[in-house]
Formats: sequence, C-alpha cells, structure tokens
Amino acid sequence: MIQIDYRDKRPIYEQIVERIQQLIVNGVMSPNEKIPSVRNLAIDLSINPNTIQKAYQELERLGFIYTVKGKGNFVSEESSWKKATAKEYMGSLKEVLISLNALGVNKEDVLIEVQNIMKGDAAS
Amino acid sequence: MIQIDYRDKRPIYEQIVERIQQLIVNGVMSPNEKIPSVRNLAIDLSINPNTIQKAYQELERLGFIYTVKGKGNFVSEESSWKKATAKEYMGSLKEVLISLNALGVNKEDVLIEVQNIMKGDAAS
Amino acid sequence: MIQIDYRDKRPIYEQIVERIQQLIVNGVMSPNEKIPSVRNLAIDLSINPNTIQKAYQELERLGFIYTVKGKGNFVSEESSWKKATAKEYMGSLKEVLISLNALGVNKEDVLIEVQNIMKGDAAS
Amino acid sequence: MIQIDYRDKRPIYEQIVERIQQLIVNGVMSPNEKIPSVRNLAIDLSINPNTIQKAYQELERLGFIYTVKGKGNFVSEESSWKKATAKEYMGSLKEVLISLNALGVNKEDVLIEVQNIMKGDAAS
DNA sequence: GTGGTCTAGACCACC
DNA sequence: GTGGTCTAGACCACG
Repeated sequence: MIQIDYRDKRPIYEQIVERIQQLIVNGVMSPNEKIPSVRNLAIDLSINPNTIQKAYQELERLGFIYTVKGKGNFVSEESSWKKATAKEYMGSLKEVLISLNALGVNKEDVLIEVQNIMKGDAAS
Repeated sequence: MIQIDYRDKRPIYEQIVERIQQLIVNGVMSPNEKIPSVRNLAIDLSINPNTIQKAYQELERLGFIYTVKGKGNFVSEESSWKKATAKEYMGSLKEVLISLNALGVNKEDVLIEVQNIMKGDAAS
Repeated sequence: MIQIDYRDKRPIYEQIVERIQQLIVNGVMSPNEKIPSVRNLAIDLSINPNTIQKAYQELERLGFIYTVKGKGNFVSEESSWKKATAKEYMGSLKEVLISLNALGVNKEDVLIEVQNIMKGDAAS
Repeated sequence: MIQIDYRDKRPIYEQIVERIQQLIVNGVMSPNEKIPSVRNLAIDLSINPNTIQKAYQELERLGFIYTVKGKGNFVSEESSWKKATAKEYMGSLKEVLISLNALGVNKEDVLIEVQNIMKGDAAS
C-alpha cells in the first residue's frame, strides 16, 4: 500500500505523508478508520519508527489523522481537510496551467485531459 | 530580474534555476542570447559563485542553456526543452486533476480556470 | 455530566480531573456530596476503572475530594481548596497580563474583558 | 538565557519553545536577529541536538523564527506572530477570568493586578 | 501494545 | 559550520 522510493530526493517521511494523504483523499481509507501503528508500519517498510512517527505527526498537524495515545492513529472526518486541500490543489492547477500556456500547449489538449479524468461532475 | 528569497525552504540554486527557466519559457530571454556570467550574477545577487555554477549546470542538464568555453552561457533553441517540459507539466496536470476529482471538485470550476488562464489556443 | 474527548491531547484522567474540578468550583456539586463510585463512573464512561482511580487520587491530592474507605468519595469543604486554587489562578492571570502587555495590547481592552466576565464583585 | 527544568512534566523541546517565544514576544530578541545554532544550544544545555532541532522546527511552524539552511535560524518579523499570539493570550485571559469569577475572587483584586502590570496603555 | 520523547551518533545538502 | 534527515535503541505515560 505504501512504497518508499529511495532514489527520490524527498525525505522518506514526506513520501509517507503524501502517500497516506492520497489514500485518504481518494477515499481508500475512511474517516475513523485505524491506520497502521507506528511500529507495524516501521517493520513493514523496514524503516525506523522515528521516521514513521514524524510522518504521522505531520499528518495530524495537517488535519488528516488524529491520534489517541495508547490506542493508535485514525483518519479524521472529511471536514478537517477537504476544503483546505481542494483549495491547495486549485492553486497547483493554476500554476501548471500558466506554465502550459506559456509553453504554447494547445488549449484543446488540456480540455481533453480534464474531460477524460473528471468524468463525474457531481459536487460533494 | 532574479530575486532570492532566503526564507524559502528550497535551496538558492534551485530558485535560480526555476527563475531562469521561467524567463526562457516566457520568452523574456531568446534562443542564443547570452545569459549573465557566473561571476557577474554572483556579484549581483551577493551570493557564492559556486551556487550560480550549480544552477547553470542544472539548467544545462535540463537543456535550457548551453555553455561555450571561454565565451559564456547561452539560451538553447526551443527544440531542446519545449517538448520535454510540456510533457512534464502535462503529467503534473494529470495528477492534480485526479486529486481534484477525488475531492469532488466540480468539473465546471476546473473548466472555468482553464478558460481563464489559457486564453491563447494557438499551437506552438 | 462528564464527557471524554478521545482526540484531546491530554490524558483521559486529566480531563476527568478538570471536569470534576469545574463542577465543584462552580457549585454544581456541594461539600460532602457523594461523587460517583470508581466502578460506576468507569461503566458510565466505558473506560478502565484504573483511569478513574487515577483521576480521583489526583483530586484527593488537590484537596477537592476526600475518601472514606468502604463508603466512597465525597466533595471536600471549600476551605480545603478555595484559597490554593484562587492563588494558582491569580498566578496564571499575572503571567498572561505580562505577555499581553509586552505584545502592546491596549489596557482598555483587557479592562473591558474583566468587566464583562467578572460581573459579581462579591467577596467570598 | 534558557533553563531546562527536568522536574517539569512537559517535554524539554516544549520548554525551549516556550522560553524562546517569551524572549521574542518580550522583545529581548529582535526581528532578523540570529538565534543560537542547533549544535551550540545543544552543547550549552547539555542536550541532544535532535531535541533542539524539534523545538526550532516547532517555532518555525508557529511563525516565530525562520530558517536559512547553511546559515542558521533567525527571529521573524513581528507581523508573522503578533496578531495570532495576542489573540491566543486574550483567550487564555478569558478562561482564567471565568475561573476566578467562579471562585468568588473580588473583581477589585483583579483590576488592581491589571493596573499594576499593564502600566503602558499605548497600543502597538 | 500504543504513541511521545530523548539520546548518541551518523550522513547529506547547502553555502 | 549550518540545518535536515535517518538509524538504533531506550524509557515513559497511557489504557
């Protein structure tokens, strides 16, 4: 479920943060579902528990998970992250579009991509 | 023309790379135009020449500039970077769209953003 | 009467201590009134009796309740905690005021807050 | 300048965060002033550098300092933290006042404390 | 068993 | 020299 790419320049903990974010955002993990314990995931990935710990604390800070000491870490309600995350991604979209525009990419090609990926146009 | 933000988390050389990339992509600098010498830019920005050197090496690796020993550094022809760069950004676009879709963002909102930014639909 | 927030960073027993303190200070529970037995409260809140036990021990240490073996736990006379608690809060008040002063907060704003909250000016 | 209290229940890194916050808020350290390097402070306090590192990262997250890799850590401009910090302290003030009120503390005593500490009533 | 903190020691990127 | 990351191993509070 989580793969570490040691050739990636980004730190391991950041890769874990991003991966779990994806799993939550894409609905693979549901609110209040327990995520792997620090120790278990550390063993799974053959990584030091401290590194997992750092990733989990960052995820909590971002509002994607919440921690119950002695119990484990759990996925937060959508309300804690949905709005902020969508806003963030819209910002990224804007940046990418500006660059694509400067590169002279055809608007049609972009529109096709949007139609292909965003099949559902139902709001949440 | 180039501004360094020391509070930015990214290394200085990376900021320079990105900035010059922008200048080239947006046409501010034209193919075969000479870019500032390592020494001059270092003095201008009051930073270590090694840092500029590293930035220029990266830009050369990416195909945005080429070096002529004893002459200086020059902007490459569009052909050496346009295609690869556009492909890269299209990849980013795809990732962002997938996430926006998962977040339940309305397709209409994305299309509006595309129409707003990509005013020109002329191909390269 | 007592609500546990598992997402709270503070340990459960501390939440219970604070909550019961509030109930006593605000007069909801009167001196010599019996408080729920360890066992009953544990069942009510669906938590481990050890946790309740720890909370009650802390409350006893602070002078808010006293234990009668074989009978249960009871709210102490005001004399055992009122003075110490007030002193403690006056210390906190001082610290906060110093910081607010350093931050350049207007004295008037603070005075307004005091007038708003401390409606009764009857001494104990 | 910074003292660690090992009897304090709070983690060391949190004590450091609070202490440096105080130094900044109270104007002992000025914007853009360099704070001790991670290694130096670690040696000074006879503490592991990782612990200092954690404290500094938290301070950066809170907007009190900014980091320049390879250079050190520096105090942020007041604008990054003044408003939020003042708001936070006003919240603490409110809580304390409510408790003092419930304890039957005389309003006059509180007003005296305010007058004593907040000598300057000049706004920022 | 769970997360939270800390130490000791190491390597890396950056400047 | 500076901060950033990571490992290995330890102890603690909590439930």
